[in-house]
Amino acid sequence: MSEAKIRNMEEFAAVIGISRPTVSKFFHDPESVRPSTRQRIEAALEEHDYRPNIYAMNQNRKLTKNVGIVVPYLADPFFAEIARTIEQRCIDAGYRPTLYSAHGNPALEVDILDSLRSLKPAGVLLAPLGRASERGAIEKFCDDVPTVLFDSNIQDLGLAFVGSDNPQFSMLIVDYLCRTGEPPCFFEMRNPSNPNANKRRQGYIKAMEQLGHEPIIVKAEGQGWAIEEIGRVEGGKALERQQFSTNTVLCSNDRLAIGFLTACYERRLRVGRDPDCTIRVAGQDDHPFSRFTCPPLTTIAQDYDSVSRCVVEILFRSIEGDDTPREETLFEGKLIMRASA
Amino acid sequence: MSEAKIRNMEEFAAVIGISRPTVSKFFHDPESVRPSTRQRIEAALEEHDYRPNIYAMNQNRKLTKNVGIVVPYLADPFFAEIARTIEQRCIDAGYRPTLYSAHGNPALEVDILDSLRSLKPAGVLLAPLGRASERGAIEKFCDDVPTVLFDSNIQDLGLAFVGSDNPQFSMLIVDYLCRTGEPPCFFEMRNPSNPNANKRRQGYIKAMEQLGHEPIIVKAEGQGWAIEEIGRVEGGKALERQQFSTNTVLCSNDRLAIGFLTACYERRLRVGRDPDCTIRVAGQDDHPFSRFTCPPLTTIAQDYDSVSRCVVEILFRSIEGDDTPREETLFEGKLIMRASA
DNA sequence: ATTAAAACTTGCCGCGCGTAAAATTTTATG
DNA sequence: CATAAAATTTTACGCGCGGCAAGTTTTAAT
Repeated sequence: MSEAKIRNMEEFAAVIGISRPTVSKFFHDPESVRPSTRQRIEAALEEHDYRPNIYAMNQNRKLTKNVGIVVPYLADPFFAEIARTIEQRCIDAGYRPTLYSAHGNPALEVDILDSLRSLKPAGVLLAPLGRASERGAIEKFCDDVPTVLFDSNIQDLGLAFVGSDNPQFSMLIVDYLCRTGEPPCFFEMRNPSNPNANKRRQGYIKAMEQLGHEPIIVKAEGQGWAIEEIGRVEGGKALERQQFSTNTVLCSNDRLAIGFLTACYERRLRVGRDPDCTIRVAGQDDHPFSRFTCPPLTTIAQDYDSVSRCVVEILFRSIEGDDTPREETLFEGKLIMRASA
Repeated sequence: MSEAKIRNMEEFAAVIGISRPTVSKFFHDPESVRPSTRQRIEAALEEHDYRPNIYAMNQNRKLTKNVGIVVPYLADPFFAEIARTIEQRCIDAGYRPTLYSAHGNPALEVDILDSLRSLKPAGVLLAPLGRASERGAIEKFCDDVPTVLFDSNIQDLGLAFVGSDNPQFSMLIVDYLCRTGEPPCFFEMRNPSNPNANKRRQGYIKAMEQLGHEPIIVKAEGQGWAIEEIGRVEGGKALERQQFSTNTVLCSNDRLAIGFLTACYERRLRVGRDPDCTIRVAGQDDHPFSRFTCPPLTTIAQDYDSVSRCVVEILFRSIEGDDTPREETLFEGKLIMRASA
């Protein structure tokens, strides 16, 4: 190994016998120096485990290699999963991602963007809280920092939006449910925090009308991110009031469906497509736990992989100077047939 | 608002009519300046929205206000939840927490610690992967950076360890299960990634012996963090081989139990404590989803709140110079009675 | 009013690195 | 081998802030 610890780039360069600016250039982009010198630097790097001071670097660089990833609620495995994928892609691209969760709190979302600003990030990938987000603050942020929105759109904000084709989700599963049994009622929150919910309702209505059925929508009261609990409590009330006029319930999302399944269980309703079942339940998202509900939940799978790939691609293209106008990319969902419907 | 943008502390100080060192002192500790000047600075802060350059600050300060939070698997809502709590406490204490997930990958865990090192954090809160962690690398890290371990202990490493009293968990629920029905079999992974599993097994054995029952342990094959799937597949096999010699199954953790519930469902076994049920299932952890399984899962609740409070308290005390020897703090669990057992 | 402590100012250096311009070397091309 | 182009080095400066020492003002206490 090394003898004396190397304190800075000056000393490190001296050890190799090249100038500091060249070493600096190497760290900025290894390809930008002659192969022979690159090898010498890399060899020395093995010996002396020197690493440039991050703070000194970022202070002077116009553009850091930092990327912020902001999601509305990290305790939701759906966001944890997509954040994980995005994070990995950023690392692979040579960036330093940092993960933030707004924990369902609009004020915290603003705080995060605020502190993110002082990190001079090369770009930010933001899944906004949605309806609750403070548009003004986010708009200002997007003006200053290259930002790509995902999951939940905010009209005209950011470089681009990448998400799911939510109407298609609903139409796909309505079609399936109608083919295999009674047409579904639609169960959703009255005041969903996520704007995708509206698209899904519209998709449901359109699909039902196309198939010649009357749309029936049941609304759950309640606010916030304790969605399963809302699904359980409000779903239970709706069951008791017999608000579902068919034996099939399509939930606006999987978390609501998970809570609704619990409500069914509490009332000893057998859920599924078997003859001895009294109700069918379906969700939308393919939440990581949907595979393990009882019965396993029939749902529409979000295309995690495509969304995460697309969102980082757009950001990095933009960082590298690509200046195409704002675009919105939507990915289709895939029907996941399980026992619940 | 302001007229011209303020570029640095020099200009900001000039606007107020104070010297830069005083302003610097203010940002370091607002209490360290005279109340009158503090008010003037704070007033100016409202007007001009100036913020000190983080990189320049951290470059020169010996100790930053950064705190790293590292968990083994963020897509697990249990860790997401405890990370959220810890994060909030750090912010409240005036620190800048940054969240990292090893995504179940020991190499990534080392990478995280490595890049964390160059952030010169004031301290790190680390929930190690456990068995898979590379002890050598973590040991070196703990030598350099004040680190408090939580959730999963590594012998003699870090300033302290804070976790749960796992044997107590098992003893508590074994006692309950024996009081209310047949003594439980214990279902666990053969090679659990988390060392707490061993403590739980030992607690189970001890409790069973104390109560005069013979411990029966069923092991699930499989590696990694897809624990629900392992519980479902291996639990299903065990059911078919009739390896559970009583009608009660205590799972080593909730995620395993969630998968096992699915296995029971697939075999049309009715789970719960009602007379018409054929099997009872219990877990340990009080995973956020356990409330919504069908049936809702009887389990032992981890004391999230106490653990997170304790872990940050110990770290901040240590940062402020407290030099007490390494201690291990364990919190007891609470029985959560639900329908599954 | 006298005095000493506390708070502040001025001036200066250092941190580790980015970056630009000019001088020099190396490499590629014919 | 001559020459142009590319890569590298030298030189020099700047970034925004922390921190120190010496001098000045304010505050609080005698």
